[in-house]
Amino acid sequence: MARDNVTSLDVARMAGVSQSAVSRVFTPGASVSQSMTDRVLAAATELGYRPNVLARSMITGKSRLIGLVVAYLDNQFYPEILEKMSTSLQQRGYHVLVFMAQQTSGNIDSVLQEILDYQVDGIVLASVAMSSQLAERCDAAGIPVVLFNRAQNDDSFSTVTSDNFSGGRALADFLVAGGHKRIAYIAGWEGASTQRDREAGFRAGLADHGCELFARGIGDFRTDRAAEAALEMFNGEQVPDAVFVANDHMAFAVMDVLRGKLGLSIPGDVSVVGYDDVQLSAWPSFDLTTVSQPSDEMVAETVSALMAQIEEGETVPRRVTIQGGLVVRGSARRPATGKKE
Amino acid sequence: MARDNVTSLDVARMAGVSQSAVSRVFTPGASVSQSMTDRVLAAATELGYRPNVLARSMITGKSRLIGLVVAYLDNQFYPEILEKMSTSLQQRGYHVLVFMAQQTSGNIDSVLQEILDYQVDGIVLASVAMSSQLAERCDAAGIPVVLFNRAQNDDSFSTVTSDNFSGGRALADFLVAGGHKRIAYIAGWEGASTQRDREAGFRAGLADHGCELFARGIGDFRTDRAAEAALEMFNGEQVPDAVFVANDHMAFAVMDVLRGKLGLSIPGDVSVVGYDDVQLSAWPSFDLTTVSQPSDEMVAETVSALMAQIEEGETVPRRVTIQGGLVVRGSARRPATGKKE
DNA sequence: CTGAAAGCGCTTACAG
DNA sequence: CTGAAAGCGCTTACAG
Repeated sequence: MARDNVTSLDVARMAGVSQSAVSRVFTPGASVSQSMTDRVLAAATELGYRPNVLARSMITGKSRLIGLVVAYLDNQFYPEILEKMSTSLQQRGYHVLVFMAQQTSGNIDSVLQEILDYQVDGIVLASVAMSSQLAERCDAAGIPVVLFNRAQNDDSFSTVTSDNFSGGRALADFLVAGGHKRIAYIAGWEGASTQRDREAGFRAGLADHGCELFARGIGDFRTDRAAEAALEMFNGEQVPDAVFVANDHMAFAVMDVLRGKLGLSIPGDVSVVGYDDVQLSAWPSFDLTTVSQPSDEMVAETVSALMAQIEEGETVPRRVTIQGGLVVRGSARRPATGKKE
Repeated sequence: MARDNVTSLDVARMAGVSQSAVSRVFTPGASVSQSMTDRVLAAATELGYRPNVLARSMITGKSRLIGLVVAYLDNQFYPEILEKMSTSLQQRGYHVLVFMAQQTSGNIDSVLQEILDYQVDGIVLASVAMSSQLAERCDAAGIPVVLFNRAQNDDSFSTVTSDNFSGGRALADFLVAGGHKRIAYIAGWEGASTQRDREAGFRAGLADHGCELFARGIGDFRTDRAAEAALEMFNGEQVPDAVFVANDHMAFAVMDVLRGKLGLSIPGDVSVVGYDDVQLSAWPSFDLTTVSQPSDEMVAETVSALMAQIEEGETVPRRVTIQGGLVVRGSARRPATGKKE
């Protein structure tokens, strides 16, 4: 409980040098003699001195802080993203200020304002949207923003997504090839571009084969809603023989309802496919056929876009689209021939 | 790309008042007249001014930043903790700097040093240990540290855990009452106090009934290791009829191996119980009998301990132990009588 | 209630 | 290479 922070002045006094000299020793690339370095470092170690990053930020105008806004943390995809993003940023000498957004709610703005108050060098919005008013503020303040896994009309920001449209289409191809006749869809939150693109691709794929959606429910990217939607969808006489659930997270809940509550066998009675390829999907309990979102690449592109804007002053927003791939597992009946694995 | 941050001086000039007046308007509780407030606020809004939190921190010595070190993000328990902790702290006007620790690795120290460099007001270590050297530094700097879900010999820090010993014992009682004869244990990382306490409680519970551990494997809190351990454990002639896996996260992997690879039925052939009661445990696919760690309470106590030390200058470390409860589901054979639910 | 001034702990031209 | 000095954007006694 000392609270007496050791400052560069303390070190300077102990080493018998100027305060500026101490500062230089801790500034990579500054010109200091070896003997100066030795003396200062000795004193610094003795006193346990470390530069105050906040003070440094004040003068350099760089906080090396990145604001990360994330929602849906119960969806395994996001903790994974958070971990990778944070690790990658740490390696580059940046640190992450995390903020939780209420899922699909609009008050991201107050949270973003708080982030800006901390003078962050950049912002990543993971599956979260931003008002145009705040967008302007960020722009005015010169704070780069990268949208992760979400596209937005506003083209003043960089965006990193996977190719959700072609992913949806691949799933349609696969289900049709598998001989399914009554193909349903359970949507995510309709405000999300990922939801819209996946659905559009899926419908386009069905149309290619002269098919149409047999039924449609809304899951809002929430497991409880998805479960309800599935229950309702399988209530009538004519039920689907395949369901594409807009992400894996909801697909697990749907599988549980179909097997647990309705006693259906997967893929015997009904095929289920998802989107994301989170870790759980590979587990035997779910063994879910899905489309991967390559998280490593997506994170790498996000960090790269951010760094380009922060450190190289790049101003043209990047729009990165990563190709995912169909991951065939056991939750959906496969095409008869050796097609697709 | 303006980069011209609006400062209090800009606002002062525009409003025709002193810079200190502007500062007071943005300092809750400072004495300013209504007319002054109005004038300043008008100018501030016009210019889009917001106080620079970093500059404020420099002078107040309070950053309102909390460093949170977390590992095991693939274990559903931790994203949940992160979300709750961050939300609770946000509500109190604090913000969270997250750092990923490599699981069960020792280099937490460099990460912690970086946290300290940001002049955080406090630190939460979630299931992560700290060297005594760094502990001293924190102490010297007067930075409160709270250990979450991990006890440590060092009693200079506050600790929040659930009662792992009695949880382990409850599980032993339950399995013995269920008539199991060959009861095994798959351990977590042996360096963790939670692992040790759960095992000690479990063994004590078995001993109470004159039983002993039939077999023991090590999962290190990792699903891959746990799966291997289970495979090995069920390799011989005589196999367990019940397994306590040290946390739910590993238990899922064990269940998958037992059902998927070994074709065993749960709980028909073997009972499985876990620890934590994460969300997945309640899902029909796993339906896992387990002991709950009440995360809401644990987070609340952690934040409360932190706040007491930061804001009230409390110096005596708190040791909080929360009672969990046995959650009986379908993954383990139940006692014959109506005992325990 | 208000303003002038000092100072938080640094970095960075500017001289020497 | 080194030191003295200014200044980053604030808050907070100190006078008035």
